[in-house]
Formats: sequence, structure tokens, C-alpha cells
Amino acid sequence: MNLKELAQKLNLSPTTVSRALNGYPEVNDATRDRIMAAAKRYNYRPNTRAIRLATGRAMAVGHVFPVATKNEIMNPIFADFIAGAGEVYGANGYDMLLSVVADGAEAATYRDLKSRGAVDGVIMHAVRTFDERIATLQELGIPFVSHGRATGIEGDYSWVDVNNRRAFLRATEFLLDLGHLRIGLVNGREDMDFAIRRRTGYVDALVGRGLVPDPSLMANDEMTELAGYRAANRMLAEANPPTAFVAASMLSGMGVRRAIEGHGLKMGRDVSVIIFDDELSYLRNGDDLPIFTATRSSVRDAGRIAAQMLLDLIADPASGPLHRLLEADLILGQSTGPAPRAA
Amino acid sequence: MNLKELAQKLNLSPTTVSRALNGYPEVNDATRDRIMAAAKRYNYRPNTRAIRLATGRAMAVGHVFPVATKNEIMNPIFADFIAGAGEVYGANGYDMLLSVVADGAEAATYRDLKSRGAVDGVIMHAVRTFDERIATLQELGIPFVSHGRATGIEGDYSWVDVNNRRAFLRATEFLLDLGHLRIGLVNGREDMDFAIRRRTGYVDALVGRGLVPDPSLMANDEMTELAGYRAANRMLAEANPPTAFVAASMLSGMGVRRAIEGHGLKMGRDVSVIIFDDELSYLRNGDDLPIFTATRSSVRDAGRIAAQMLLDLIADPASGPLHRLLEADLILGQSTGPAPRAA
DNA sequence: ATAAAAAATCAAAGCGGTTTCAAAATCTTT
DNA sequence: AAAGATTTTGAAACCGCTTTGATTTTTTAT
Repeated sequence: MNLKELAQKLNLSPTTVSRALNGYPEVNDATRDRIMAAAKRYNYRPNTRAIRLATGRAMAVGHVFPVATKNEIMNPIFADFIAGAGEVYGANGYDMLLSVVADGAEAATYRDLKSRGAVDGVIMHAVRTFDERIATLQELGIPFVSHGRATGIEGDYSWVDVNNRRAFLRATEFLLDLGHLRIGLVNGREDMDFAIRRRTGYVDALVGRGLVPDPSLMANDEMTELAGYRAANRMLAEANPPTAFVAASMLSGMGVRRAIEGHGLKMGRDVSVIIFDDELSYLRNGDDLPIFTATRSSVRDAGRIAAQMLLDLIADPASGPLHRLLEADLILGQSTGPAPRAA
Repeated sequence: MNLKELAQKLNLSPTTVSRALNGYPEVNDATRDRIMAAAKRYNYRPNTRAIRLATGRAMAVGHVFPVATKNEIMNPIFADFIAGAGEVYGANGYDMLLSVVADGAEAATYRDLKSRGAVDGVIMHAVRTFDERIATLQELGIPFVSHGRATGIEGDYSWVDVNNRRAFLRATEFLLDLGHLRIGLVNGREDMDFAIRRRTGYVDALVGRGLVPDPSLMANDEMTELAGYRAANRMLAEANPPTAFVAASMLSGMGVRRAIEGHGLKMGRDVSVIIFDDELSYLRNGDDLPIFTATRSSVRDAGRIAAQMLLDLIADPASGPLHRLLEADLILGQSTGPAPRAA
């Protein structure tokens, strides 16, 4: 059943039917009711392809996900971010288009999406420092929202971000307050912008207390259990091992815990751990009683916010750039305790 | 730059240009070369919206992901499956459309995708026993491939699945061979079809050795760290605790390990654990030396295979239904050892 | 009752491609 | 060199909707 057929059944022109269905005012109320009823009865749904061609709008949003090429790692926050964003799209009649593309080859994908007219806007993921994608997107003139900010980019753009620096500053200060003096940082990949900001927070906290950051206590790698394990393991094997860790994710933290226990120590008693918790649905940090002390900010919420921001931006590009900085909460769990007395 | 403009620049009709670009034979080779060159030079990409309307094909595949409503849990295998499938779509000029929808409300989404003509086919995720979605999709006449089979469905349909029963049979037999007699099963949600198959494998192994499965040693819940921890913790607190576990996922296994260690025991020495490993990119089971002994089958591969199968099915619906049963490998890790001598 | 204004409806032209059918150009054959 | 066959190109219809610019109908004012 298409518009023309429906119009015929009603003895009306497609024009009037289209207007009635789209809520234009210049339609007689009685006529509109008649049309609405018929549309429902015949289960009429306008063809998306035709709407898109006629209006020039794609009614779709693109998410371009980079995959870390060297080890094919997908960012685990992906699923929850998408879940949040998808909620918003669904409620607004937008489709979500997903491209999974090799790290660094995103620009071509954006260009493609644009020239094919496949999307009205995109969400940018996994921002790197000096990320050249921002310039690409601006140049292409696609409305976009970045999940995370990029240091070193001049010019303004829309973003949603967590206050990573502040979260890690607080986490580190929390450990310092507990008397820990050697604190390991198990951070994400060095080229990721958020990792830099997190390190800055960590360093600032140390320096603020007159401590000198020790490079051997800072690791950068994928935020996986294995990488977390390796980093912590290495640090614990040092002559002057840390008594506490700040880890960049739940998974990293789980790796750190394994390393701690592998050294015959107990997390929360011998070694403290504080993580950044993205509140991933399948990686809950306990429930009533959190396993890890954490700075917490929901990725799913970030997805919702970013999606809504993008839709706003598509509706009115002049309203941008828009920004939203989310603060992480500090959650007390079982993984932190006072620093052990010096031996 | 659209087709008409490009044709004008070349002093040709849109017809010829379209044919040349789409590889039709009735175009002079010289003309074709000229057209190809111009298309490249002007960076011409046909408008997807127009192609879709003109051809009636969406050139897009839908993935409808249910979210467990009660706790909003996304299936963690999601990201890697998508990564695999996305590769195939990208290579074939297809877009991937994602809908994240509440558990149980998928039928409406399928109907919507169909009537809007938004996709040419769909991939079905998270299959439940007696899954009514299969009938819905057949009735709608959308080509589809199911990731997982559904018990209790009469009639044939296309699927890609892992031999879950066999994997759990082997895992359980492996533990039995090591002398374990009380083996806990930390399984996925009871309404998930694969969980039933896995339990069958587990039960068959026990029964095959003359053992009687103990219901108190079988748990069903989300495959999260926390749920794994809880289930194992409960079993370990029993009067006659298990000396080994079979866990449904890497995350469950990590929870089981935490429970074991919480009881002052050591995994691999006091209690053995064997997991099902989906080879998620961000949850690698060690590298050279696996942490967990596991039955292993790559979800990303499954995504690739399912996507390719769906494209084949779209190209020639009569070629189906197609099936592909993947076998899981048994991988030796550090989490299993001989059963401790009875005290 | 009639002219002017307002409201409701419609015909037709897009949107940017594909595809059918006809026409033009080139090649064979005699 | 003419007729017929084959290649190559093009005009126009179409996909299913939106939207512009009439046109018709109804209402209001004189």
C-alpha cells in the first residue's frame, strides 16, 4: 500500500493525503480524520526510501567505529554507548548506521557517507590527540558530535565528554589521602586523548602533594584484562612496588587484581585499587557493595546525551557547537584501604 | 555532483553513464574508461537514497539487538559479532542498520523495518527457545539468518551456530577425566536457547559416566562477572562443594575465580574452571598461555559467516535455508588440574 | 447578491538514480 | 554500395514520496 493507492481509495489527491499525514495545517479536520483512519486501517507506512529521496534527509545517523588495527580490538564501551544512543534515535524516527572500520581509515568512510547522502550526521568515537577526523568532518560539513575531546585541535566543535582529568585527580588524591605514596597508573592507549587527560589528572594530584611522578609507574596499553594484568605485574615486581593502583577501566582493574593476587597479596588490604567505571551493563561493579572503589560515569548516558545533541544539531546546525562535560562520581568499594605501614 | 551533472560534463546521457558505472556490457570500452576516469576525478558517488528508491533494494542489513529489560544488559558478544559482520558488509557495499530494542519487542521492529523498506534482510540475535521471532520473520518474508538455533521451532530457517552441546560435553568430560565428580555449571539465562543446549551437554557428560546431575550445582543467570561470582560463591558455600566449574563465558569465569579466591582457594589447584571462550577482542583469554582452560569459538568469525550467509540469501532467496555449525576447540590453560584427593 | 479573502484541494514538477524501449552509429555480408 | 545485423547511445518512464504554484470551494465583508 503506497500513497497513491491510499489516495485513490479516499478519492483524494496524494498531496492532501501526504499533508494530512504529516500534520500540515491546511487540511480540513474532517478530511484529516478520514485519512488517518484509512491509513491505520490499511496499515499504511510511507516508504522510507522515497521520503529520503524527496526530502533530501537521510533520517539516519552514522556511527563510525575504529578497530585497533594491530590487535583488532574493539572498544568494549561500544555496546553500551550504542544502546544509549539507539534509544534516542528510535524515539525520534532515526536509523542508526554502523561502520566498523580500521583505525585511521575513518576519513574515507565519512567522505563516503557524506557523498552517498547516507546519513545526516555522525558520532565520532575513540578520539585521539590531534585527531584529524575533526577537521575532515568540518570540511565535509557533516553535523557531528564527538564522544571525547581532542587536545591540540584549534577551532570549536560539539562534544560530550567525561571530566577525565578531574576523575583521575580525585581518584589519585583519594589514594594519597589514604597514605599511599607509590601509586601505579594503568592507563589506556597513549594515543587516546582521554588517556592523556587521565594521566594529567594523576600527575597533577601527585605534584600537588609534592611528589615526583615515576615513569616506571605509568603504563599505557589497551584497556583489557590482560594488559592490566601485565602492567600491574611488572610494577609489582619492581624493587619499590606500588601500594596502590589507578586503573582506567573495570577490565584493567580485574587484570590488576589478578596480578596482585598472583603476588600473594590481597586487594583492598595490601594493595589498593581504584578504577574508572563506565558502568557497562555486562561489567557491573558489584551492586549494593561495589567491588572496586571507582570514579563512575555511565557510558550509556553519554550515548543518550551525544545522540540527542546530534539530533538537535541536525535540526538546527546554527545552534552549535554544543558541549557537555560529565562529572564522574566517586564510589567507595572494597578495593581500597589505608596504605600498609612501611616495612 | 550527481549523475546528470556528470553526464553533462561528458556530453553523454545519464543512461550511458549509469550503465558504464554499473558494469553493464553494452557500453563501448573507450566510453566506459572515459566515464570511469571522470567519475573518479569528480569524486562522484551515486546517491544511496536514489539508488534505493529506483532499485527497490535497501542495500542495507538490519541487526536487531534485544536488551534484557529487567537489568538493561546488552550482550557483550555484540561488539565483536558486529565487527565481523561489518567487515563483510563493507566489502559488499551494504550498510549495517542497528536497532537496540527491549527484549520481546523485536517483532514490531522487524515489521517496521520491512514495511518501511529499510533493509533487505536481518540478522537475529540472542535466540530464545520457542523463539516467536522466527515465525514473524518468515511470515514477513524478510531474508534472515539467526545467530543460534531455536529448539521447538518446526520448519527450516537459516542459522549459524556453535555446537554448544558438544562444547559443554567435552568440557565436562575433560573435568571428569581429571577426576572431578562434583562439577558446578555456571550457565547463561535459562530462556536462552544456547544455555539449554549447553546444559544438555553438561548433563549428558555426567550421565554418560553414571553420575546424577545435582540441580543445586546448576545456575542460570546473565553471563556477567557478578552473576558468575554469586553462583560460584553459593555453590562453594554448600556442604559438599564442587571441585570444578564449567562457566558459560569469560566474564562468568572471572566471577567464578573471584569466588574461589574469596574462599581462600586457588584456581587450577584447589578448584578447576573451564569456560566457553567467545574470543572477544577485549577479553582475550591470555595469549600464548591461556588463563582459563576453555572451549573456544570466535564470535567475530560467526559474525563474518552469518553476514556472508545473509548476503547470499538476499542475492538468491531460493538458495536457502542455509546452515553452519561451528565446532569449538578445546584449549588447555592454567585453570584446570586433577581433582584434589578426597579429604 | 457580489466581490474579496480565506480555506481546502489538486496537478505537476521535482528528488537522483535505474531501466525499458527506441534510435543512431557502426560493422558485416553479399 | 546497399541491406541487414550488431553495437552503442539516448529519451522518457518510473520508483514513492514532498512541495510549489495553481485552482476550486467556502467563508466573510460590502
